[in-house]
Amino acid sequence: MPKRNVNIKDVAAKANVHPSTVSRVLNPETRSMVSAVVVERVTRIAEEMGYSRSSLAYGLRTGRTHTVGVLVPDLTNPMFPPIIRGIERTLAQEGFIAILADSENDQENEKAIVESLKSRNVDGLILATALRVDSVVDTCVEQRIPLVLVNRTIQARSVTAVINDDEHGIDLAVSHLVDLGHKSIAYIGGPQNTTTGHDRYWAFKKLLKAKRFKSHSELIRNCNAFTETAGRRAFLSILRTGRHFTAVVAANDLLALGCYDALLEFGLECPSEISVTGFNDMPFVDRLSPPMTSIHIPQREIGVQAAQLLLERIRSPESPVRTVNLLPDLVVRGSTSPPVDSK
Amino acid sequence: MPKRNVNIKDVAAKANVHPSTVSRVLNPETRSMVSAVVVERVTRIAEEMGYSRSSLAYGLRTGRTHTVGVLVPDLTNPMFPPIIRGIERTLAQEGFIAILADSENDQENEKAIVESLKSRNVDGLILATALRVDSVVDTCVEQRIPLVLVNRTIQARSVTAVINDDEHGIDLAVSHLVDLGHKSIAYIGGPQNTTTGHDRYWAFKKLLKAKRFKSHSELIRNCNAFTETAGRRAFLSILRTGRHFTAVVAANDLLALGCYDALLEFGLECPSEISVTGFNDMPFVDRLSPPMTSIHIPQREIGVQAAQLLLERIRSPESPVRTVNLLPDLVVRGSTSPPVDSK
DNA sequence: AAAATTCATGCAAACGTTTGCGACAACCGC
DNA sequence: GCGGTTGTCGCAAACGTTTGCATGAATTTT
Repeated sequence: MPKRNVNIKDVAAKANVHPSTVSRVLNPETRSMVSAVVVERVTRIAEEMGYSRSSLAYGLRTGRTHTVGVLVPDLTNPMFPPIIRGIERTLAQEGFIAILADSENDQENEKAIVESLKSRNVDGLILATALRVDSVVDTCVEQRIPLVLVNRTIQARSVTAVINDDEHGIDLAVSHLVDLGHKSIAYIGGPQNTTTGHDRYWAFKKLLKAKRFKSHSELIRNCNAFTETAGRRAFLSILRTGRHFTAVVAANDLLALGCYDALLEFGLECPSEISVTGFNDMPFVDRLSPPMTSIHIPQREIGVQAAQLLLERIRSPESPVRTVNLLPDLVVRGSTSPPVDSK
Repeated sequence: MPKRNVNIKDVAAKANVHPSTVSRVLNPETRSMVSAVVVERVTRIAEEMGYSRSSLAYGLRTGRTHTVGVLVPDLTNPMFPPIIRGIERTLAQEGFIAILADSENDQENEKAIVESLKSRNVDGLILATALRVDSVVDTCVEQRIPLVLVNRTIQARSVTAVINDDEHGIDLAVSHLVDLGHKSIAYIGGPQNTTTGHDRYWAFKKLLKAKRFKSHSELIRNCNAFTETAGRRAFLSILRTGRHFTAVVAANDLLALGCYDALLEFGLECPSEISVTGFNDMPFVDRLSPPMTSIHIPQREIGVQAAQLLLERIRSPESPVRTVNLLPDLVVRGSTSPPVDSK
């Protein structure tokens, strides 16, 4: 008993009208074209019969699917779920739905996924995977697919994006450490092919210069991934140089976690011997040992804004390109303290 | 320049064949019906023209969308992302894609989402939101929508599900504590309208009896949500009774986290004064203070199996209902230790 | 009161596929 | 050399919508 779904013709037949009339009634935009009495009858009957429009037929006919693709580089990074929630809720309010995919930080995966999404006629894309120069992004703009980047953007800034003010974030971290009295600060950065990795790195360098700190290249490392293991390895290599320092700024919480690991291996204590700051203030960093001082970003808000901007671009594709820069703030916890005045 | 996508007719025209022939060539199932030379020509031309089949038209015609809905109760719970990854990867290998939604533990949300998914003609559903008696699940089976439950199942066990052996998990936790020498163990349970909450609770009670422990109801609380705040509140109420105990088994890591909070407020130390065990071994619990002893479940594997079972059910809807019971194991960390022999 | 406008609805094409059926040839066994 | 099988392909309907156009009635304008 496959019980075929009731379609627009069934409703039309029962209401003694033409299918096109039913279509018009059910679409708020065109409802005014039909008389009040018919509107009432049709809506009632449609309701009674439990009619629900086939989104496939609708999509085929109109080219709009009310579906957007969302691509993140690493779903297991706790910073993303709140963003995704914000996206989903905002989209849902407008009758849109999200197809979520996780590229697992793999470019090939990413390409395949975007192709798959395109072939499903998504109305737009939200990418959290952008590189500073990104061929996937380029082909998307070429094909005029509504696009919004989150968290990271591209070097050219030629695509609508909602990101954090990275320079300000790093400033908050460094200033906090300086205020505590730290004189020598190390840095663990992210991949330089991402704007987050790149901008935070240069912000750090710029700040050291502005504050007339000695910036020693032995105390600065950029990783090729925003992961715990990469952070651990990089920080170990700094520790092994033997050069003196009392604090480290990490470009992201996972890297900072890697620093925790390295400190443990070196038998150094945080924060009494080395202070550590993270970035993103992802869920659960307040529960780590020690609770992590980090740069808080408004995760859910990022998602909400991204969804709104995407909807805007879908509705008016010629809307201006915008980069929304959200202000992060500092959350001081247990991983930072004044330096010991050794040496 | 909207640059209409190339369709099957364009390819057919260029290859001097009928559209239906192109369709047959492009479908591996029917390819054998057409001569080798034509197959070669058509595939080549389709490739050249960059043809990609419209999944909307395909879906409309065949009723299959190669899309499944995945619904989780709380995406920010770190136990889910690995499961979702497993699902997505497995589905992708078969050309399927997942629409992910987060009900945020809200039944109304859940109903709306499932309706939305159905109206998009998903081929099947993976639900991590099942209650012991669940009307959403019921209507899905009624409408013969291929369905797989994960993590939790329904009381009747009448739906294919991949879950953990909860009884065994609780046994591991309790036995571990008993082996350490604990004589009086408290329990913080989950909602009794979920199988995880229910089964773990009864497993605990049963174990106490089997081990001839005094089971005092003052030391047992079931929360109405698997959240940190619920766990904290429940454990506080146990602590306030003043009754003596040296360890607590929590039905889930988030509840255990709540226990951490409560202990902090009571100025009690974990594990030296009270040992705590969690359940699920979600990411990052190894980094908490103290690192949490928990019951590890094979998260990614759960996702993989769920996806495989769903594909099986989609392909042969009459395949037998199965409940896959995965064996968890104990991971001992810093939140458990022998009891102090006070009193 | 005739002409022009507005209003409500029907008609049919189109979106891009898949697939049962039929046609036609080439081949086979007898 | 003929009936029957097999192999290859075209034909056209169907999936469920939306929408430009046509139509005829009702209403307004002149």
